[in-house]
Amino acid sequence: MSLHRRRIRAEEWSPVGIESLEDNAFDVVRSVDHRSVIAGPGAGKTELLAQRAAYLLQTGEAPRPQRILAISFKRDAAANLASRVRKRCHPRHAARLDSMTFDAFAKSIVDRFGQALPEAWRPRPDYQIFFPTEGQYRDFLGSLETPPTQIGTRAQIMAVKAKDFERKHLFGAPLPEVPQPPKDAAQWAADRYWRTSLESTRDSFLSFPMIGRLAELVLRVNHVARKALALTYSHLFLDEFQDTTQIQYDLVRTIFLGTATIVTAVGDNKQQIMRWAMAMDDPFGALEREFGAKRTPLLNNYRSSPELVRIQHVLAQALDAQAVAPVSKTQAKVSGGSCAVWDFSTPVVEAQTLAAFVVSQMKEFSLGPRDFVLLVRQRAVDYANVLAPALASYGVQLRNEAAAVGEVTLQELLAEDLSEMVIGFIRLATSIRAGRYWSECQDTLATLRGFSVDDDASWVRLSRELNTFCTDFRQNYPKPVNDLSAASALVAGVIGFVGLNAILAAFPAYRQGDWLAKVTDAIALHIRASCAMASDWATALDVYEGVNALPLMTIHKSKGLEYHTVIFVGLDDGAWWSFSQDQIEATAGFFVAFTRAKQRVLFTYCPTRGARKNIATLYELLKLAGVSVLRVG
DNA sequence: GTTCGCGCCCTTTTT
DNA sequence: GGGCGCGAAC
Repeated sequence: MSLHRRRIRAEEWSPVGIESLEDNAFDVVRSVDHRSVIAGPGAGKTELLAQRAAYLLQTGEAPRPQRILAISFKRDAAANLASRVRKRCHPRHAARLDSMTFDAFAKSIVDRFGQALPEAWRPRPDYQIFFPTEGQYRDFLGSLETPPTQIGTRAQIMAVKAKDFERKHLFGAPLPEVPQPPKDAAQWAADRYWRTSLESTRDSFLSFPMIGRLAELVLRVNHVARKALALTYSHLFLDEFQDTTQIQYDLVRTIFLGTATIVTAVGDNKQQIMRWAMAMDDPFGALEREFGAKRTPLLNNYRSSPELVRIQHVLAQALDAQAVAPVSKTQAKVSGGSCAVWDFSTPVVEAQTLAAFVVSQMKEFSLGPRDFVLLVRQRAVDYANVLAPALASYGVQLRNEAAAVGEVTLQELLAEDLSEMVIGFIRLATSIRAGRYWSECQDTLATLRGFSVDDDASWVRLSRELNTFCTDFRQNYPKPVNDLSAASALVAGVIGFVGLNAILAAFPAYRQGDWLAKVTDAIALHIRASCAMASDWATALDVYEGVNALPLMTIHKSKGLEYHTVIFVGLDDGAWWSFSQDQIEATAGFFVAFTRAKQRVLFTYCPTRGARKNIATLYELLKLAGVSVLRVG
């Protein structure tokens, strides 16, 4: 189907760019009521939303000038949905989808309407963003003076746990229009926290949970703004809905409950692994009760082989007795068992065996290192220290996604716009056939400097500038750099060429605090480290981006990703110490890890890291599914 | 200097 | 649950 600009009749519309949708998915795509879509791993949740957007935009079900608002948690998820819709729709249609994160949405509300907040809640217009840690909450509580005697004592304040302070006292309920006199010591402390943040003599400092609460309040009191938003958006998509916090849910409810906006929430209650970070207990239940959303399950699994889907269902039933068995839509491609537990005597033997296994599998099935993932429960660096040397001895580079690069993690660094831009310009300057990078860099520059497609003179000038940049770069850095100061100078050179002000204007995050400095330093550090492992620029940049490295990460970081083979290292009581504290959430983590795999899942166990007594139920589930435990080394 | 006991941290996104 | 840092006690 071509990217129509003209309207298609609803009954003539068919899915764009994919063969078919399962019946329930097609039903959701065309639905005219609120839906809560419970969809297991690999069911195509993002694709469903992309198809629904295409349907609504192309058939005029979401008529101009109305728009679709799609809210995700992570930036990459928001960007991913937007790009899928752009691929499937005419640009005029795709432009009517606003795909953003919850935090970006809340911030946009505070930035537009925040000055209309009741005076007691009004932040300064130039407020700064900050990211509070538990330690900072503790420090704040410790720094408070003694509360008035009729309210409480200092000892009562010191007894408040940082997590409870955040969860219950600061953000537990929507803000009252008029601040209420505190009734106990914890409430008094929370009130002081809000006052300090809003009224500090120089700047306001707001965290995203604060921004979420303020956004809800301003729309609750400002009927005109609220109505305008509800009228703007004929449809609302909520992605990864199982992770919704009360703050986010309250904001959505205040704006959209009782309006004509149709809500489609998509997620998987069996993958709820963020409850400890303020996710609601049962957001789907709330949506169904309050909005009257109709529950619609998706039943296909487009990711995993039939054998893995069968085992997944055994795990799923432990999390949700009502879970319906999904149908695998892919085929098994590996020989031997799809799943096993491998027992080892020591972590060193384990590392050697895994390295040899990965290398032999890459050969047998023509796979690359990125088709595998090493998953751990926590403290990835401890595992990396043992695994990296073993893999290196087989010529495989390990890439610890959580590794610190200066003050950011590798994963954060590679997702940063600035990092992507710097690497793009180096690739342009140092590639022999640079065609692809040429147009990418040209587009980046044109967007940053804000000139239009038909401004020919500017484009000509820009091409000349780019040429000069490349010539200079090749002269200054003919080979990968070999010290940190050269790497720093190189990064500064690229930023200078692009224009610092243009970067600051385009990416507001770099205007806040010292984030720009941290990212800039990290880029230089990582360029330096990558160059040390390469003799030419192309290889150095591949090392930088880790294109030929085997990823190692925690379960949490792996959510939403998929791999041919998942190797979970450390199925033991040590790594799963929190298992007995919240069995459901821990089992959900186990489920997330398992369901990343398309073809094979291996678990490893080593007695030096702990017993398997507390997590016996996990082993029983595997046994129930027919997975065997093998003594390997 | 060393040893002991206590408290803290593990799993995270977001402009 | 286990490892680590920190301060007190020896």
